[in-house]
Amino acid sequence: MRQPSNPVELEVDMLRIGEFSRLSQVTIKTLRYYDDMGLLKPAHIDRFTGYRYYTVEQLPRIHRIIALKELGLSLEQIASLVNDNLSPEQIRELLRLQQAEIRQRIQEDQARLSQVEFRLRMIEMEAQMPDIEVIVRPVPPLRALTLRTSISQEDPTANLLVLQGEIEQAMAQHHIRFASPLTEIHYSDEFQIDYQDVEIVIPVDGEQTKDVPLATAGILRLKTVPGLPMAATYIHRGDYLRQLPDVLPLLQHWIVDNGYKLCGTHRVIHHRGAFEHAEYADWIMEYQHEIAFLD
Amino acid sequence: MRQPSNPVELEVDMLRIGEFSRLSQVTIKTLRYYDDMGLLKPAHIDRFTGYRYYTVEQLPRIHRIIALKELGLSLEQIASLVNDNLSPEQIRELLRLQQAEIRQRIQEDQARLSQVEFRLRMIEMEAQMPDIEVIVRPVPPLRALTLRTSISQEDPTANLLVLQGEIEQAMAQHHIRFASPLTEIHYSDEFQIDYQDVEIVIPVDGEQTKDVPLATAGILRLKTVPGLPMAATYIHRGDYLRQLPDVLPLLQHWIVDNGYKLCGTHRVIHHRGAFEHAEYADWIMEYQHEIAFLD
DNA sequence: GCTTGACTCTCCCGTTAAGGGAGGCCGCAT
DNA sequence: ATGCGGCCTCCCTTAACGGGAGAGTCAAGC
Repeated sequence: MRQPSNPVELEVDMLRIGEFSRLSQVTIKTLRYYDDMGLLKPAHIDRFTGYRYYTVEQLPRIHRIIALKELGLSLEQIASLVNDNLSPEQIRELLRLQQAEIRQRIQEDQARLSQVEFRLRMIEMEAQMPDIEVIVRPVPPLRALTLRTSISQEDPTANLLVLQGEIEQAMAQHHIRFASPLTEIHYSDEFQIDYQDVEIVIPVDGEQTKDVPLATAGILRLKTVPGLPMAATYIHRGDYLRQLPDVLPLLQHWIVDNGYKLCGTHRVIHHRGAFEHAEYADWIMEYQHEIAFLD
Repeated sequence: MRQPSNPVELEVDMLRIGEFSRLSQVTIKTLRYYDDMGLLKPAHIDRFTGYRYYTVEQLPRIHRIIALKELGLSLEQIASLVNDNLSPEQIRELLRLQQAEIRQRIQEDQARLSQVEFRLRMIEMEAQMPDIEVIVRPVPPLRALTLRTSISQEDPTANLLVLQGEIEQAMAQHHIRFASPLTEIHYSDEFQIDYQDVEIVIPVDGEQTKDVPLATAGILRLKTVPGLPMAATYIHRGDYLRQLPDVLPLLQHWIVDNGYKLCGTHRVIHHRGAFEHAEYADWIMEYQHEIAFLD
């Protein structure tokens, strides 16, 4: 019936790509793509016409590929599963990895859902979008000189201003510069009345400080400040003293409203503050609060 | 201090892209991309150097963009949110759409998770991947000539074979051809002993049949067979009579094992069967069972 | 005034998993 | 002989950037 280039190879029933596509419910484009990727080579390719010929025996393989694709695996992962026959242990490993990724995505989507619902509630109430824009992201660890101290609640910047001269002097002496803005880590929660337990963090370049003996850093201690796996961050510009008492509760409120729970410490990053000699009203402060998923 | 191309425009403090990137925690690449997309144009661009200059007043805007991005909205959607100030109703609509999409994704991911867990259990038990490859997908509606009848359970194909001649004759008479393979829809569940309530579906091209009066179709009725929003499908090759009793329970078992629930009817598609005059052992049958998410 | 190093610019390519279309062969029916 | 489907390869497109090349710019140090 057909005019195959090599009759011997084609005597069993070979399917052209269209028929195989109909049987397997996979588009022709996709089959060609899988051929290129090495995921599913046709049983035979006519040397002269380039026509791809498949067999029904290849149906289970394409079905397996499609089923694995539905698990969310990449074609590359699927290729290693169906081509280089892996040990059961390697397969388990791959699946467990995928399991973790899916769980992660579900959690993120649930948080996203809470945030969309929060915005919908906001619109219902005030007929506009909310005006505090909070971003959830991880915070990387920092190499830094730090100083843990207590500062009075009444005028939180007073102690910092006293320390400022001292810090600037020490830094000039050792030719150390800020690698990123100064950060405060607040260890005590907001309800503590008199004092806040605060760590002043001066991020430094690892290269600059490796030859400065710890002792000469005086009151400052060189350490690696751990990152935060997930933090709600809000950047505020304006009068630091006036806004401080309002901003943090606002942020904390956002966190619980958007389906997260508060945990750990919070941080304030001085993007533009005393060390840049800016006016209070021009300060730019970033508030970070560590959070976690609810469940 | 600086050498701006137009001093008047630059007397307020302008930030170069690097500093704005540091303040906003958005990479330079992304800022340039948003400029190109029209999401966030720099406050000023130097005509001679092409340098982008931003202001701190643009910080809230970029933060809003990032926050919206976290909801999973596309940049295009975000652009319409922040540029063409939409009515609250339009914003609500957009958010509700997004809400539905996220909910959908969560359900799909949970199903995916069940399937990964199923495969992990399989591997634990038999140290290999399962050998029944089930694919979940929607089934489109069909334009078809149908015939609903009861067939005996003892020899399910017998009635079909009796009908076959009649059907082929009617189709030849009206010059109608299969637009896709013959399908059976099984309305009775598997525990009904004596008879199966089955609809024989002959998919036809809408163009071919629109001038064939319904009456002339004889025992066949022209209708649109509804699609299935979600079906578990399994394609089996082999002896139809021998395998039939085994395959359907296998599929149903897979469905409950993988975190779905059975619902509605099941269908059998004859990709290669009696009408193609194939041997029983060469038949290719696709089993489809309608399913739904658990919750 | 010159150099150095950090910063910025545009342009181009790569990523995933295909889909769309152009232009050209192949095979079969009339 | 002429359609017609079917099939081929090649190229472009998607979303949201990241990486890197090669060239121009800025501020400071000598």
